[in-house]
Amino acid sequence: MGPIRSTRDAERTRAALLLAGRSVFAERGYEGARTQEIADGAGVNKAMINYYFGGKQGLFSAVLLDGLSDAISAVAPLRRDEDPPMQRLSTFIDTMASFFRQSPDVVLILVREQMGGARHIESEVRRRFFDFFRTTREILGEGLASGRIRDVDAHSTHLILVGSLTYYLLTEPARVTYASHGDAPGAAPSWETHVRNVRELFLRGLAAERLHKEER
Amino acid sequence: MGPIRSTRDAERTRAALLLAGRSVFAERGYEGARTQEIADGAGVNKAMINYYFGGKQGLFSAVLLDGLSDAISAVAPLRRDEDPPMQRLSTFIDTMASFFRQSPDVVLILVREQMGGARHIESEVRRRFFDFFRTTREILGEGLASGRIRDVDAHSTHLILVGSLTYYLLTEPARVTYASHGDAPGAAPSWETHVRNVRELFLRGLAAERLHKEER
DNA sequence: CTCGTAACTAACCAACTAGATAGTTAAAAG
DNA sequence: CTTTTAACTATCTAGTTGGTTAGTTACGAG
Repeated sequence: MGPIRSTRDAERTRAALLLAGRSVFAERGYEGARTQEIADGAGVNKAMINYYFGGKQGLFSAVLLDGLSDAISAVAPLRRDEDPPMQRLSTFIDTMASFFRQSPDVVLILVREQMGGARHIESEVRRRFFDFFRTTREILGEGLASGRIRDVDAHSTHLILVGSLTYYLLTEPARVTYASHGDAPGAAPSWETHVRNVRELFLRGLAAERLHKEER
Repeated sequence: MGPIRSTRDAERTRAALLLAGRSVFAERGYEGARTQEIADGAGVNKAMINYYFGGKQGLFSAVLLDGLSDAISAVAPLRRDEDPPMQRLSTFIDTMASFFRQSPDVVLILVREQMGGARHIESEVRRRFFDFFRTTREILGEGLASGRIRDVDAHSTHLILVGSLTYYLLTEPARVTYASHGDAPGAAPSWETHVRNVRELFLRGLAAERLHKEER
């Protein structure tokens, strides 16, 4: 397995800072994040942030780029599917859900970025982002053509889908706080329950009304 | 019309600070907001924040309470309503939507706070916040009892509803940026279109399946 | 072995920020 | 007019933060 803890390892230090930074930036936001807290979280001297990333801003950009590469590879396999629309929709939701669950901190950072006008998101990343939406639009278009999905605004529907999943994650830190203070409004649903609920709402809510009971 | 600018006016100063605070907190977050910027925005001396609100934290709570009071008073009459569940649900969505559109900054502040564990939100604000969820749960419970709404997880469904509306608002700054860069993925739907889409998805997606076509 | 350098540390600092405070003034009360 | 006080300002301060820097140590090349 090699040495568990060597005294010096540039790559390990870099990775530790990226990981700690992802967590702290997601929780506190850029301004709220303290470089000392990130360094402590990484088990590294604060000066290493400057040494490797040129400062707080540089680390933030690096965290964002690093986190987004996961997202991009997660979305890649989505568009080759040729299942019927409802099946594709279901698969799409599950794929998104699994990425969201896998990298919640990246989602939180992206939410903050979008609230701030997405100033630090570069165009390549942006392009990939739009692929999410294009997939939704494609599925909905197919479903409309084949009479399985009713006529809805694709952009709006996409926002509902992503928003439903995102909102669960962004409220999670608050739920933890509420629970620890004992004034929670009831137990929260699990992620799996939530995703199932989202999927069910979409499948039922988007289905075209049957004119007769002609479907086989 | 009275004097447009009197030299001293406690109420006007308070209101100006609340308004400026709402805007700056929404844009920068609690940590990112500078009391000096808020004071400047209100055209008032920085010390007035301490004088009237006891400090940054006090102003923040006041901004939140002020912003939520509109929402609460708007939602309050919904609970004695005796319309059928589906009608109540529809009204609830419209009421939330109109508050969201009217006070988007309050929504953004709440999103930021929840991502950070709601550490700046005091219990009074928290209590009021839960009223939203209680209303959803009440409507769904009624609907289930009367057989009009299928059995769904109330908490999860509430998150979907609020998340759908919230996500539209929090992505708005990003859409502005995308549009100005010319690489938008198509025109965004209007708020009204989005709300109509949300309402329709919920009404269809939550409806209990009719066992026969016995409904009158 | 020894030397150069990348990796790392501890201490420091300039800049900034929320809040305090002492003093000033408008305006209401009598 | 005088008094009182709420409303307001200019200035200061204690504490924090991101970043710098001089110095130290591990490590690989030759």
